Amino acid sequence: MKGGKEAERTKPAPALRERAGTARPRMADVARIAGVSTATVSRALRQPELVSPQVRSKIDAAVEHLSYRPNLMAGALASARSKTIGVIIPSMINAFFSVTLEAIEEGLAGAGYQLLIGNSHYELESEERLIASMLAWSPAALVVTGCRHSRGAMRALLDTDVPIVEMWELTDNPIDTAIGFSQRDIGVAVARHFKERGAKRLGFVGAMHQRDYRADARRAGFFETAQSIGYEPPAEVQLPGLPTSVRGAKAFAELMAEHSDVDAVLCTNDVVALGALFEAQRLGWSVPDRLKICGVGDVDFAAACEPRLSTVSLPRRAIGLKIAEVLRERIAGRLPTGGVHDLGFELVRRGST
Amino acid sequence: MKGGKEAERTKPAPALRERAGTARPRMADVARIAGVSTATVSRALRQPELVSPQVRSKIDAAVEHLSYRPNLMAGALASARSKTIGVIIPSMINAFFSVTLEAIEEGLAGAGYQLLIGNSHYELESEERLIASMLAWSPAALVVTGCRHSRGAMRALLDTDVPIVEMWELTDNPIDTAIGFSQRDIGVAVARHFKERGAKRLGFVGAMHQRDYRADARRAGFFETAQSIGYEPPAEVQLPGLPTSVRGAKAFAELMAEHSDVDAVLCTNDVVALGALFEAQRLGWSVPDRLKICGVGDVDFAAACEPRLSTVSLPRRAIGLKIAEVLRERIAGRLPTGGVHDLGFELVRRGST
DNA sequence: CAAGTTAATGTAACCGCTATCATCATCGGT
DNA sequence: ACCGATGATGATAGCGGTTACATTAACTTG
Repeated sequence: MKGGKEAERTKPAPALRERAGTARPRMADVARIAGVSTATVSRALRQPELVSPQVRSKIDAAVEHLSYRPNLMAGALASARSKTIGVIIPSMINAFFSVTLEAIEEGLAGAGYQLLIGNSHYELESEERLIASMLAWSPAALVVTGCRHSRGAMRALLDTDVPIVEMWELTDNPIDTAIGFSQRDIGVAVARHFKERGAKRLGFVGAMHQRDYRADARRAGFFETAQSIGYEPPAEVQLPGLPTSVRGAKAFAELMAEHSDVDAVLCTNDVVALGALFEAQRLGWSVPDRLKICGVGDVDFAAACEPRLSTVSLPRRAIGLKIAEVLRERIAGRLPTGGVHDLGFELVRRGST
Repeated sequence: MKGGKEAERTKPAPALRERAGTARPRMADVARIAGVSTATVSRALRQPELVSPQVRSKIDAAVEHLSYRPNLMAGALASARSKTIGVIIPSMINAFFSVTLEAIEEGLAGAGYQLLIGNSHYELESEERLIASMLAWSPAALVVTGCRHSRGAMRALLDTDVPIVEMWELTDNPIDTAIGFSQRDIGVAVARHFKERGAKRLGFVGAMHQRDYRADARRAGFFETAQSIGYEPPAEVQLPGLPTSVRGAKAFAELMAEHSDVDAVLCTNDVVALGALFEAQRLGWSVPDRLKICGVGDVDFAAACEPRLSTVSLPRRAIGLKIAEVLRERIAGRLPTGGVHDLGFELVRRGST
């Protein structure tokens, strides 16, 4: 309340406008003007087919006239369900999840749903907290990333009757619905691809070994398959912290310094692979002749770089669209039970291998 | 209700668990167990200092015992304010906004706020719709991208007493608080930088001319400054659709095909610049000797590529942190009025210029 | 020690909408 | 003409908190 030079502000401080503005119209106002009860207005808004056309149009007119917007919190409280979709992702920066998020939004925002977004930072405890606070909003559905959860999180997810979707991974035992692809099989596919291309010695650049267990599943698939098809265990470097191109370049340089016989490297994702590609260029390893590099993700620049980056295309967008589809069905009451949807992935063979 | 093979599902369909589970505890339950009134419980939870230590600990114990979680919707309805921050961004995929989002989240999620996120797809009408639906949640604050809004959006923003933050841009006339930097000055700075480096003829690769008016402001600064310091108007290509590396490469190739005298190109962002860089490599234009390339954004790979990309570092994270800071003050009731915060940008001179 | 504060708690009226149940025409069938 | 359906609408009790106001106890202060 330092008052004083308010005048220049475009928008007066709350206190000043308190008495000025007319309050937001309530449903009761609409009802009064339309000459019906609030119950009818409520019906007209959510299940128009239950209201006669004449009454409906009177109500529409009143809504229009007052520019009435329902108070969502009141509705949510009364119906014990909010027009909200909770989504928990492990990182907001990772372009993978952003695309999925955007697709979910596209598929659901049109239906009037709001996305409530939480960032777990790849931490299970953090996820547990987020799940708890999101469930406190009684969302229409909750989408979590991955199928691995803390005990508390698991309990909360099983205990609620909010539809749950686990994404970006598969499991034999979904809480409700799982939509994703096999992370492990990616590693398998790349190992075989390297074999096909005649690589003699494999390498791997990973990141966040301990925290991103999905990336770890890819690694496991790669290592196991490598051995089963006759390679010795791949040479490996792990990035400290989040995967970035700069770190990728550095880690790649270390890997090659220690294991100069490596002639095919799988990078945990395309950003890291890009760093490796540039570093290879600087160090004079010719790609793909002397050295093959493969990424994961098929992000935009993978098709633009030189040589073009071989990578694994993930169904980032398809996951989001499928989630929206399933959720629409689920919320509408059809499709009472969940299931597992494997959306697959695709190895994209380009110039770098 | 197709019933039948439910047995294998981990989580029974809603209908089945209806009568089973005990209902979630309500505040009244906590009050009863602690032997106080709900008013006291409410106080203990939101303003603990108003409750005596003894009572407080009894309440804490009851909360713990029941593992009570307040129903946020009820609280929001009663107090006409929800622990929610609405954020509207023009694109979820753009890494710039993701970083800002993450910073906002870091700064506020700890305080128990949930982020409600909307994607305007660079459309003002879409933004207007989102503003309306977000305000229906009575968020604790609303963050929008940019200072340009449709008439309806403007009215809604001025009309509400929810604190508003406009980000990623500056204005003389903020609705409430603006936190960002001058987009126009970026174009100015790069034009001067090219001059400094001895460029003779400038080029520009843009995108979404019509929709992304912030990018357009950068362009305007670049063009005007170019002319005022003695260049002829820069040669220009506009990408069709969203800026990607692939399109950037293509557009760059076109630009150079038509204007082979160009020796310094500003790309609307780093992703596009990366595409251009690769294309230059393919076409045999040596960077930076024959051709200089500058991006905008300073995304991770800009420091990793070869040559390293000169670019403009934007305060992506700082914007988010500042927003969180201002909002915390604002919501706490201190700092009743808004203001404009210029967080600046930095021209990062690297190998590509 | 009476009167005025201050601190701690209780009472109860909302917040604005949803959903259940009751009401009341209207209508086809017999 | 009577009766049970059927359809449209109204009355109203919550949903689960918050908060203004009332109440009571403890504490100053002259």
